Amino acid sequence: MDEVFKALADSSRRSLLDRLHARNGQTLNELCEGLAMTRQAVTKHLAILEEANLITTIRHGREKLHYLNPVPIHQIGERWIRKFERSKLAALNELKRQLENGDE
Amino acid sequence: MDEVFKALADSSRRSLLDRLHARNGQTLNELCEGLAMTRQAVTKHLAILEEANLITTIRHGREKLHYLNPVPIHQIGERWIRKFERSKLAALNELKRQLENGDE
DNA sequence: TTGACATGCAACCATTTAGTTGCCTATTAT
DNA sequence: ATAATAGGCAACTAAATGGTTGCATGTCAA
Repeated sequence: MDEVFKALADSSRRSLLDRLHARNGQTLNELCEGLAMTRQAVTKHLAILEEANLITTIRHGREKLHYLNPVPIHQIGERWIRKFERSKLAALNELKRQLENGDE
Repeated sequence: MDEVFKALADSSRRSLLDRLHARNGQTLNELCEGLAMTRQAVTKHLAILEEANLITTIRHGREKLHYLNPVPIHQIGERWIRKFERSKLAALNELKRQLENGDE
C-alpha cells in the first residue's frame, strides 16, 4: 500500500498512468514520446509503477508492452478514500461548530 | 493536487490523518504520543499536511488544535480514483484478450 | 550477416526529504 | 513572579529520489 502511494506521488508517473489509461499496451518508446526526460528516466518510473503493481509488462519480441493494472488504485479508493468520505460531513460540521464556539 | 499526493505518500503522515480521523481536533503533543519520532519531526509532517490543505489548525491559547479537512481526499477520489475505476473492467478484459491472443 | 532498432544495466550527480539537536517564545498555573 | 507547559525556529545530517551518461544486449529487416 505504501508503495502504491509513493508511486502515485510523482506527477511524471501519474501522467504515465494517464497515458496508459488513454491507450493501454504501449511500448517503452511510445511512452517516452513528448516527455522532457531520457528513456532511462522513464524506464525507472515504469519500474516503480510495476513494483507497486500498478502496471504489468509483457515482452513481445524486442518490444515491451505496458498494461495498466487498476486493482491497487481501486484498493486505495476502497480502503482509504471512501473511509474518509464517509465522515466528510461529520468532520465539516464539527469544524464549523468549533469555529462558531470561538475561543471557548 | 501534486502536494496532496506527496503528502499522502508518507505512512507517518497517513497515520497522523488516521489519528485525526479517529479523534478530530487533537493538539500537537497528543498527536506525538506513541510515535517513534521527536515532536519537531511531527511538526514538520503536520506542516506538510497543512500545506496540502489536508488539515486545518486553530491556536487555542498555548495549544494548537488540528482538524481534518476531507476535501482534498475527496477530490482525489473524484478526479483520480473513480476515473480509473470506471474503466477497470474494460482494462482487465483487454489484458485478458491480449494474453489469450498470445504473441501476435 | 550486418546494421538499425528497442530495451537493459551501472555508475554517477544534485536535490529533496525525514529526521535530529539545541535553543527560543508564549501561555498557563501556583 | 516564576516554573512548567506547549509550541516554534534554525542549522545540520543521512538517505532517498529523480535524473543523467555511457555502454551492452537482444531482435528484426534488408
